[in-house]
Amino acid sequence: MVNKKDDNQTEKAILEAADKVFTQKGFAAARMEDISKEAGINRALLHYYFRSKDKMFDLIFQQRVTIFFSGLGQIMHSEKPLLEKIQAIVEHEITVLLAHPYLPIFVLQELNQNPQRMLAIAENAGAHPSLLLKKFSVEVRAEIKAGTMRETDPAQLFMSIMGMAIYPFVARPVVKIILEKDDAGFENVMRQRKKEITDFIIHALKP
Amino acid sequence: MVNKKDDNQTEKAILEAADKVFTQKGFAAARMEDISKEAGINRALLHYYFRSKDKMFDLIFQQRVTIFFSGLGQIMHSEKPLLEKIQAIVEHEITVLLAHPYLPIFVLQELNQNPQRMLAIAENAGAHPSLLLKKFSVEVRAEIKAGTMRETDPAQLFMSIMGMAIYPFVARPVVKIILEKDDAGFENVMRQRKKEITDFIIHALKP
DNA sequence: TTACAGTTTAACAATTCAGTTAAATCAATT
DNA sequence: AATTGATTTAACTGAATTGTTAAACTGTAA
Repeated sequence: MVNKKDDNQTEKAILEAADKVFTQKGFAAARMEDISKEAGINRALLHYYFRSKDKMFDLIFQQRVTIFFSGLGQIMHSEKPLLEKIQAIVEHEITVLLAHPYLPIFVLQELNQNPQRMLAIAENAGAHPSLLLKKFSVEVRAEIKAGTMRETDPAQLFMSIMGMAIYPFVARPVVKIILEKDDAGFENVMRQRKKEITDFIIHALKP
Repeated sequence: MVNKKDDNQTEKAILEAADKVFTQKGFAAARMEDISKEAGINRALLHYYFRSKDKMFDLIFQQRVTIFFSGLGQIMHSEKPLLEKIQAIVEHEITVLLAHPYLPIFVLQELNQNPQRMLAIAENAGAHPSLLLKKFSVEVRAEIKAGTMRETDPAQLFMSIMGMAIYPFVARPVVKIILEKDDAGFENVMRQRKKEITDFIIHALKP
């Protein structure tokens, strides 16, 4: 049953390669040849493991979306106080995106071309995405009523948090040029950004 | 010289169609057939007007990037007081993106795949994009020194402004699902968002 | 040694797509 | 009526790409 490269090592290599190529180029521009080269094998073996380009893509895309959203869901449903929760969200997003720089542009581009995919994945995940916001909204309104937070629309706040954290990665090439940074410099700025965003939000929400 | 459809009407129709198709699908997934159908003509005429897909794309892309960045540049270099300038930026971005919803994801996706395009376009525009930030930084630091603004890194602030304004459009399908809105609802939320973001920033920057 | 799953090679079929071309048609101008 | 430029039709070429297949090879396990 087992071969020289033990067990599912090849499968793993293929998945990693597919991930890299799909994520960088998007579905339409990705070539099976690119993936096989990246994995260090030949095209025939690609189809031996995964029947078609579409099947491979579905696998990868599902995984990527999960990375992009699942951690967020856990934090959002946790029992931390609101400001700590916001801080956790920001740190989580930036940490994930430092490790997966092309993730958001890939996921969002493919979702834009095929929005109903989002619903399919959401159902698959068991919970409707709007629940994410429900609990958050309750908590925000509680703080406002308690006078510990300035009057703010929870949905707008949520978009602001996500935008501040995620957008620089989506606009990475533009940011690098405007800030005159290389990759290392960009990543430094993003690490500082964790604290920067949190402070920014805390001050913005002060009553 | 002139034909039934007077003058350059067809050329305009083609450019509009190309814009729509390229912007929605991206270069790799766009088909010349799609563009010709969208323009209400046939493929042969497409090549009669614009020699190749690449040439058409370059034209469109240049135009789109210009829409995306040029207005911003004007505002950034204007002589408004800083807070008014920030407000103008937010309102400008959201207004433009309400009219061109797919613009940012398209531009950013293509830039990610081909970052050196950014430099070419920047040179073509005559000014280095980092100049955008230079004047802004000076103004921010002046306010901080004058005690009218909380200590903040100008680059980080700039990214926050852009992120809050642009990101919801990039993540549009996700936002629509989380907020449970249709297109009209989404656009309403974005119109409200102009004021929301400005208020948010003003409070965040209070000393 | 044999058997077997993983892997390579190389060739192939089918499809899609960009781009070209020649001929016919159409509508406005002269 | 004749000319001219825009447009369509339809067929074609050539290249790229996905997917398939048969045969050979390789290393491990029984």
